[in-house]
Amino acid sequence: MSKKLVLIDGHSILNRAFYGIPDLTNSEGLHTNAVYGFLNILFKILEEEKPDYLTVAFDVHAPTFRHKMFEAYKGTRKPMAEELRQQVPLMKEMLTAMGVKIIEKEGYEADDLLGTIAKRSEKEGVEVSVVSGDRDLLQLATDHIKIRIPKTKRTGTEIEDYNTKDVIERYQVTPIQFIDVKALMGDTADNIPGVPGIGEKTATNLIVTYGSIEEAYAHVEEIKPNRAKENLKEHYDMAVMSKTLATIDINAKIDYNLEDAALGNLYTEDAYLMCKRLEFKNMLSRFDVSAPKNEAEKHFKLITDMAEAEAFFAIAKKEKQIGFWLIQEKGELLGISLSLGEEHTVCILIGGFMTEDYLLDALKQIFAAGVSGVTFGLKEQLSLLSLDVKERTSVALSKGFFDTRIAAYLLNPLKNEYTYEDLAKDYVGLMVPSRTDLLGKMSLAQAIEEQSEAGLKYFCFVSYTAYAAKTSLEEQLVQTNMKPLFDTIEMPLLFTLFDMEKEGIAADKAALSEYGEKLSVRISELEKQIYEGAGEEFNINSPKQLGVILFEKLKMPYAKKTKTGYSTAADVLEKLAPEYPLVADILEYRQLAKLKSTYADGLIDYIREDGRIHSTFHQTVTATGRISSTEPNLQNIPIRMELGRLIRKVFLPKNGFVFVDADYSQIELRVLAHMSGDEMLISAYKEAQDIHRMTASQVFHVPFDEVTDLQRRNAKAVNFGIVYGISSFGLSQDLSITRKEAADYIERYFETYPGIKSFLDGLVADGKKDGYVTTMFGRRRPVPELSSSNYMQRSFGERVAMNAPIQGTAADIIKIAMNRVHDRLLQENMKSKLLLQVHDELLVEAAEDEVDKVQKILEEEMHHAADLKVSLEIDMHTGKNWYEAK
DNA sequence: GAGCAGCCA
DNA sequence: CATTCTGGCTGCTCG
Repeated sequence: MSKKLVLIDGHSILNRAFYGIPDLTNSEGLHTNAVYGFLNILFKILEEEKPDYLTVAFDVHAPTFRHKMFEAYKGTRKPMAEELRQQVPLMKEMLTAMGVKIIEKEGYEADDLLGTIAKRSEKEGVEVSVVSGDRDLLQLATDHIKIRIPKTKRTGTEIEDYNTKDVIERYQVTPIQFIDVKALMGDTADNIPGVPGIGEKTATNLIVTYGSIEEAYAHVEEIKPNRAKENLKEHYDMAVMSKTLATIDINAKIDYNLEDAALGNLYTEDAYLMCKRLEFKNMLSRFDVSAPKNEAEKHFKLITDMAEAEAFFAIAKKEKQIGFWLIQEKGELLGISLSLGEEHTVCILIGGFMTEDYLLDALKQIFAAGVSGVTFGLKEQLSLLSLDVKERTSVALSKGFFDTRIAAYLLNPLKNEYTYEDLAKDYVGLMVPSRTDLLGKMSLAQAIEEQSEAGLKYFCFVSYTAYAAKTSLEEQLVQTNMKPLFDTIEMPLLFTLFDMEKEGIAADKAALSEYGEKLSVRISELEKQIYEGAGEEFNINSPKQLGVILFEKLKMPYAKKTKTGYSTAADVLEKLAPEYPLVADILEYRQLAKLKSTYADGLIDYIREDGRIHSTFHQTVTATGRISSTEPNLQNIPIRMELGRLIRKVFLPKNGFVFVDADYSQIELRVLAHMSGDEMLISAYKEAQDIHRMTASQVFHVPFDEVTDLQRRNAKAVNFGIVYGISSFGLSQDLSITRKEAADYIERYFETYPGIKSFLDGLVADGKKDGYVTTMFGRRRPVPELSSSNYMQRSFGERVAMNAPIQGTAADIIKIAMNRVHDRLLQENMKSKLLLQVHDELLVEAAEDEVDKVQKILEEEMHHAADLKVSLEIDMHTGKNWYEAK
């Protein structure tokens, strides 16, 4: 069998890893994400290919022949980001430590080295794989040289492979001709100038027809379209130059001996130390051959025997708690894993006598025996678990379970995701492999089918990690005073949310289509008008193109810049709309296009067989404790504009039911009044219905009845601003006033309500001192930005410190109300169901004969959810769709 | 995938 | 001196 060589384009892969992975730094302050990503890609390739030889090529920052022949090429490359540049020497050090052959040579780019080595090795009968993010290398592809391009996707890293036939399939041209196509098209990223007016399509056509740039030029008079003909004539020299630039030198003058690149043991002492220094904790186990494997893994066991299963269940029933995890995919149960500790973790798969019913029944009997269930992500398992118990209230159900994911969220709500391997690291002190480490992109069904050892490990690790982390999580919840929050709000809430998701909300598909069609008609009209007004057709949805039309072609004023071009945001366009009908059309177009794509068309796709939309509510996403909603987001259905608000008419109660919608009146401001204890604001709430008018009266020293609309509007904006962690600039933007005027308002506001000022200052001071701020119910939000030396970062931290306790307390309160409303509807055997929560609003589908009772429940439970120094008031409406109920 | 835009509380 | 008010999700373009 022929030998195998893997060649890696060092800078290119480092670059890809750098942009594909969030920033990481070790405690020395070294950036490490690119090195980390590179190693991951490297290991993946090595595992797949099992090569005999390995070499990594790097560019040297010295002039190459390309610079010498083409002046403009010099200094035209984008400078490398500093955080990435620092990692190049680290990467080389790491590779050296692993004994990997590195090659670099002045006067050549990595491409040339790779090309030369690839071609030489091919001649010697070696199978070659070239790994790079750069498609230029496709020119090297042959039947024995495979070009491998890693792509980072949501599902992980996938690799596109190209031999000759794959290049032809994908680009219609041979690998060699690929250079010609590229030279015609140009490549801005690589500073390869192309021929103007020739894009991918024309370039491909020309090369498919003529075979090369030179041949195309020889037949230039035949070329169509005219534009391409003329441009090729004019820019032929440039195209030839570009071709030379893009052509990889396969005869580089280098000494390269294949045997030097023979792959030895990568897992050396030096590599281990380097990993330790860079703090690649979950790579350590890979490198440290002498390190003891975690004990639990040795005892992982697959149970296939019925008697053995029964024996395990019998033991489990006598325990205080059990770690469990339902192995599921696409809503189907594949098995369960159970853990009773380090020496006793098992996995039982569905099949034969082990039926779904049998396993679930056994598990539920364990719970019924009073054993507490510890797991990771309980809400996602409830539909399979289908707890058929008498007492279905959230409070009752939550008593028998501990969700480690929710506990981890409360202890640190700032993470982007919560995984079992992080749980193991942070709360058990154990490095365990992640799902991707174990299974890559393999599906669970596939892993089971192949009787994969890694699959078994994955299943067992989840339940074991949950079991093992619970003790520490619970201790920390107690120590941070969040145990009551966890027990009485968050754990019950997961059951409430599960029921809401399961219930869904009915949406009228036909009405939604009709609404979309009406929008389409008007959108087409507007498109036509806009093209006329602009004097040309362009993509209105492209802010880039739109900016050029408005501010360059039509020379409109108020051009404001964003990072990438002109801002075409609504607040900019609104200034122009009165004078330019075109801009007014664009604003209307934008509004309608948004309604159509996101809401009309968007929502239709989510209506299920049962005619209802089942959104997912996320409990471990926001930094402040709010819940979020996705697929679809039902927390941002239009309401401000009438046209958008009409969408709400498609949300319907089922037959014999109506909607009852209740929302808190200014809950955040009331929370502020309570938490600050400011007597003036509290008395304002006691005296007046209209708090913003009252604020205006108190701040501007005018009698309540003489407050002007403008004064009220300003006071309202300040009230909102205070909650967000006000700044004079922010307020000035919001009210379109000068910064000085805004500062003046704020000063007056704080003079009027001194308690608020001292409360907010106290939050920032405490946040600085403790590193976190807390809500009334003990929820924490860390605010590391407060100690930043960067003004912007620190200011952000200050606003967060002021806002999070207020927004978070309001979130706590409505969560309490949700659980109580949900549980009362159940306890009182009602048909009515809680369907949605929109931050300060609850929507109930109420049976017609239960409306009065539902209203009473909502009123009582929302009103009494918390005992504040001001009363919690709600506004409530009933209707036969969501539009009417608001 | 980043950036812009726009919808909500 | 800078540079700007909290928390979310989705759709679109473009490199």
